[in-house]
Amino acid sequence: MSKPTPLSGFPEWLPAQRIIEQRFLDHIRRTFELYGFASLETRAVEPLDQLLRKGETSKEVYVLRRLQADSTDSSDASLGLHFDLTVPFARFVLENAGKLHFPFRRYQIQKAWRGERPQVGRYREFTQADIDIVDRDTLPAHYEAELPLVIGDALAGLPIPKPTVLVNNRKVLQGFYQGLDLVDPEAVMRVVDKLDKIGPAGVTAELSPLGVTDSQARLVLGLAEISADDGSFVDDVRKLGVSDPLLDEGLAELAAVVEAAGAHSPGLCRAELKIARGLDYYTGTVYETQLAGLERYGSVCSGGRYDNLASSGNDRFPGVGLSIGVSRLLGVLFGENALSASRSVPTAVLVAVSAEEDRRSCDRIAAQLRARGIATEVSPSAAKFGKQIKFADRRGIPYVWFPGAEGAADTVKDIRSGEQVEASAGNWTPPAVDLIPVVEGTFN
RNA sequence: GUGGUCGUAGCUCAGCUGGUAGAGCACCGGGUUGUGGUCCCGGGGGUCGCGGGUUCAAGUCCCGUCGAUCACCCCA
Repeated sequence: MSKPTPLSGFPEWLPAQRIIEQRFLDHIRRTFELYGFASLETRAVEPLDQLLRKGETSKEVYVLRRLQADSTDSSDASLGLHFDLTVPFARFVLENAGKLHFPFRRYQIQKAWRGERPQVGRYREFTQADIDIVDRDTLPAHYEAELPLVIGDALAGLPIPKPTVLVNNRKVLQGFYQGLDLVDPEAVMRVVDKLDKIGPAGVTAELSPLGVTDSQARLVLGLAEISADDGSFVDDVRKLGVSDPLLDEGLAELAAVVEAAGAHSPGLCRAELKIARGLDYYTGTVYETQLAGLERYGSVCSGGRYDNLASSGNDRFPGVGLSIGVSRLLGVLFGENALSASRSVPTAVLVAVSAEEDRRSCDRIAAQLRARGIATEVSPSAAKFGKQIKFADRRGIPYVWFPGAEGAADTVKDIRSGEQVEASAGNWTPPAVDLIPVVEGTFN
């Protein structure tokens, strides 16, 4: 077999990176549960019609096909890998509505797949950590303020640059554009969203083919440039002189989210009237999250409110959700060399073996340490002690345990300081910081 | 899907107008006869992405292909 080449877009982390990822996931999970979200895991595949129900994402979906399937066999042809966790969740809610209690809040940490060309922080297979709250018939607006606070807590505990949740409301854009009599509001949103990349002149140029006049474009840009971390943006929008009932509704909702967030967690959220994105099933509040200094890598956590995603017949389950792009977050920070783990293995102690005949007693020492929660492995061979220490050093294992010879006391050596002291496996404990690998970022 | 760039050791790369495949780091061994990291010496490792073509001769030139990467599209 020739040497396998990496598959772009399907990231696989090394052990030290995986330790960091697991630490991130543990923290995120714990935060979600502190807020009362129940865990859910859905299958990897959904019927294609479910996945394509909303929006233009069709070309991104990976379709499932059996290798042996012939042209007449279409049994799996209608299955695709999910490209986010919201659509499967909406389907799950409809399917199990009778067994769930509403409002229902759940978190879901799983892989998702998108058939796009990969770039830094963009993958074809990636992990998302998603929270959603759905209710029956109507969803109180305060949930739209709560979710970014949960995310704020989840991210605040991680060694990453300061996150800012940028918030907008589709109704603001939709209403404003309606008030301006623009024919294709969706297309205008997509152009406006590129403001940072192509600048005001670029936006104006791209709006022109959409039938937007220069004076309309000025107002569109005027709206897009509004940004505030409190409710003051409402007046700025009013000054542009566009009126529409939907716009009023959106402004009120957006102001409520920003004010609530500001009261609980100052500086976390900012109304940013240029952001429009997220998938196109969003109907109200939309979120994007940037890391200070790393804005160019895009959003590491996005979401929004959707009123029509989970509905069938007379049943309606409006929801609001936010997804942390765990793979993107890690990929970007790894790329910046901004994260480190103090070791590449969980092991805190390596028990040195002086001779193979002693291995059994070394195993007993290890068992005693493990019984007290200290991750321990026994040296692979009775090599020279220098080699055994090197084995530990390579992996970042902080302690090497030397069984005492012929009745002498055991000793344990901190190989970073070189300090070696007598110890008993029945009661020795490393300092808390050495118990599990330390994950650090250059940003904290 | 469209366009640009790039494929040489595990990693970073050198290899001139074609002439027998190299360095640093990493890894292994020894100096160091059972307590590492420094230093010195030695060693293993490559169908030069793959296939074809031109040539006496191709890592080098040409064509194709695959892969990677960046941008667009879109998005976590």
